[in-house]
Amino acid sequence: MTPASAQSYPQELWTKTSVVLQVAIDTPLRRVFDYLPPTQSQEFPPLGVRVAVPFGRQRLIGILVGIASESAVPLLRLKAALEFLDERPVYDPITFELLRWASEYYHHPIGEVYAAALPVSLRLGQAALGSTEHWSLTELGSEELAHPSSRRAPQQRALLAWLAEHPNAATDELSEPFKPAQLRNLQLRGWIVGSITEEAREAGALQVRQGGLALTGAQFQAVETITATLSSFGVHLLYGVTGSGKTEVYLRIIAAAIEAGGQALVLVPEIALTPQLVARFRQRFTTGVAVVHSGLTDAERRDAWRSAHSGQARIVIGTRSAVFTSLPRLALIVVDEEHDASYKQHEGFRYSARDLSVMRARGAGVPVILGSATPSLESLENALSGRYVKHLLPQRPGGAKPPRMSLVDLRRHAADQGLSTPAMQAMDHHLRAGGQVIVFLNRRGYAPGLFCNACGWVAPCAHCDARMTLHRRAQQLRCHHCGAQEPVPTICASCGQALLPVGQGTERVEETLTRLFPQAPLARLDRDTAAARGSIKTVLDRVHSGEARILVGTQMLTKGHHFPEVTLVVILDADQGLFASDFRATERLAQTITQVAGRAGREARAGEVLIQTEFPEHPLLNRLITDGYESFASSALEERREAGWPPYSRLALLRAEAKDGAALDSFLKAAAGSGHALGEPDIKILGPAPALIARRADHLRAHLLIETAARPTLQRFLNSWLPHVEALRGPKGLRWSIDVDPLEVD
DNA sequence: AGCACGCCGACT
DNA sequence: GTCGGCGTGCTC
Repeated sequence: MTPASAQSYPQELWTKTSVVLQVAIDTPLRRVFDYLPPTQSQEFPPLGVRVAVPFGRQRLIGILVGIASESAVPLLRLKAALEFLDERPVYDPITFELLRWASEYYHHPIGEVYAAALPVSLRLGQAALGSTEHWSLTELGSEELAHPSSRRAPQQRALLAWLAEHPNAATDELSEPFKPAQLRNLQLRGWIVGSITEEAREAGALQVRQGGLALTGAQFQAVETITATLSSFGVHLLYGVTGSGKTEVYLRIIAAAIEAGGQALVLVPEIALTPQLVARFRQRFTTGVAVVHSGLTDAERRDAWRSAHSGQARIVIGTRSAVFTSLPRLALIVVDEEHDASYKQHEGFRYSARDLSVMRARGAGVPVILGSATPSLESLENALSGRYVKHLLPQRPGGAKPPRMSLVDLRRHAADQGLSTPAMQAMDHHLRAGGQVIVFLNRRGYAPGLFCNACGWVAPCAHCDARMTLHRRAQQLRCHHCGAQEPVPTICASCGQALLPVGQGTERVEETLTRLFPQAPLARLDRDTAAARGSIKTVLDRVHSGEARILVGTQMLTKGHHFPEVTLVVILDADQGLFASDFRATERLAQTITQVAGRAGREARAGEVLIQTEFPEHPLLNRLITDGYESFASSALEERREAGWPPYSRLALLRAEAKDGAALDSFLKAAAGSGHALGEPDIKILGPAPALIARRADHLRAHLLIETAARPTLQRFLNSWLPHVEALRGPKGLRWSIDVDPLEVD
């Protein structure tokens, strides 16, 4: 430092002990940034407050995550922060710590992680606590009321009169017909003034209605056991078959947990698909339930966040990202359908909301309940090893019987458009008996391929290594991988002959079933029919009312719906999951089959489930249908152990994509090389291997798989390896990401 | 990610 | 002669 440059800085910098603010900024850069305190600040707020800082040429809002006495950056190069936006942190202390941990565990930039936990308006600087404005008349206002300056605007005068009668009324206390905008009007004229008070940080009211249902023995046992351990950390795997009453167990334990002023967090896979669960919560807890999901506007999201943060909301029900909601009085976490893949975020910050729930509960010293009729193999293994406590709910209340499952050998039976004769006969039988039928096929569209019979040409996606799916109603070919759409060609692009749709999608199954069962009204539920707003509800209403007799759909059907009159479930194609390359494919198939099967016969009538397959001798499939999910799971766990897959190993996946295949390959080879160079004996680096769909949206995709036995080894390796990967400076246009605990190894 | 700076093509 | 294309470089 030259004396000249020192001269240009305030003298205090050289004499005072320096204070350096460490700020997490919403950028993909994997570090925090150091700032000097705002020039006018006297005292330092606690960690977790928002702070406005200059960043390059921008003014950004970051999170204060540390205070240090020195910086690796020369003090002279540090800028001063502009101002603190909060007096109190915008995260509860446990979540603040959880986010730091998550950014390290998932190796995601810390600023983006802290940003992910806040509604957008708070990221942009809006007040963290809601505020209410109270209004009173000015002298000018009283004057105006006594001697109106105009005969016009009687409404304004009426409002002035009302405010004179209700001194210090709050904006939201306004009675009809007055509108908040009118207050602004009076304020502009100088007739009234407002004073702002912050919302109190108090526990909101709680009103609990008694549950009407008597508990089964198993439900009672689970409620008692978990309630006895409230206020200490523990993971409880609530393993209950579909219809065994898991929700009632949640409701009772939540009531007990929040009785003394606590808050409960309830995670669900998709709110749009589970209106019944939300309705039951609102029915039982008549106040203080906040619901957070992707359909909310940011203003609604902010309001829900505020009511949680202030303690007003006593129960927060939400999807994945709700795991970060600030809940200062957290007393219990529930993760419903814990096996569901939607708890893992697949873009950007790739966290598992289920796993973070366990970490959050541990930090908060409260129990977490993981509920499922088909628990993940990870959770089952944790229960086996004693890390989780397993609670079984084996029976359906009211004595409903589990459905009978059987396989239909597609090689032995003729099929009409994918529907075998036995399945057709069973449908006819059940429909005649007055039952409803679910037909499940995890493939939307009309047909997954458009073929030329003469030369074998298949309509390909121009941008992916994939076939186009025919959507007949929309008269389009669509690529389900990149979203490309084109008109349907009438003749083969290669030889000019006619083209033929091959294979089944839900749209085609709908057509076939309408032809085969013309007297049975049909409803279809998949992403295509659900796209229009409100249409999910319309479809579900048609089924619940009994108007629709056949319900065709994709995995949207598997999530949490109760169709009491369904007596038959037909699974058209079980084979997609049997020989897929992904090691989790059979687990997902078993969960899907069990979940769909659970839709049948939930009330008085026993259900029947038919599973069509070309491989009726497949051992895992047979294990599942003869002995049930848990038996399947123990076989599947044994296979995982032998193959060294999770939960008996830990994985991370380095994915990369680029337009230039050679650049992609050399980047991943270099990354693998620098990994090997670290000389970790317990780390296996597999690849580079092309992704299952090696080209998607004109980008070539490939990955490295990192495998090791223990979590700490994996973390240690990633910590030393990723800086090298980052330093590789891949060619322009190359994007890479790290996925810790990937759900799909592809 | 933004947002600058920075050198080469078609327009008022 | 400028407006603007996106290549590359930096952010405490």
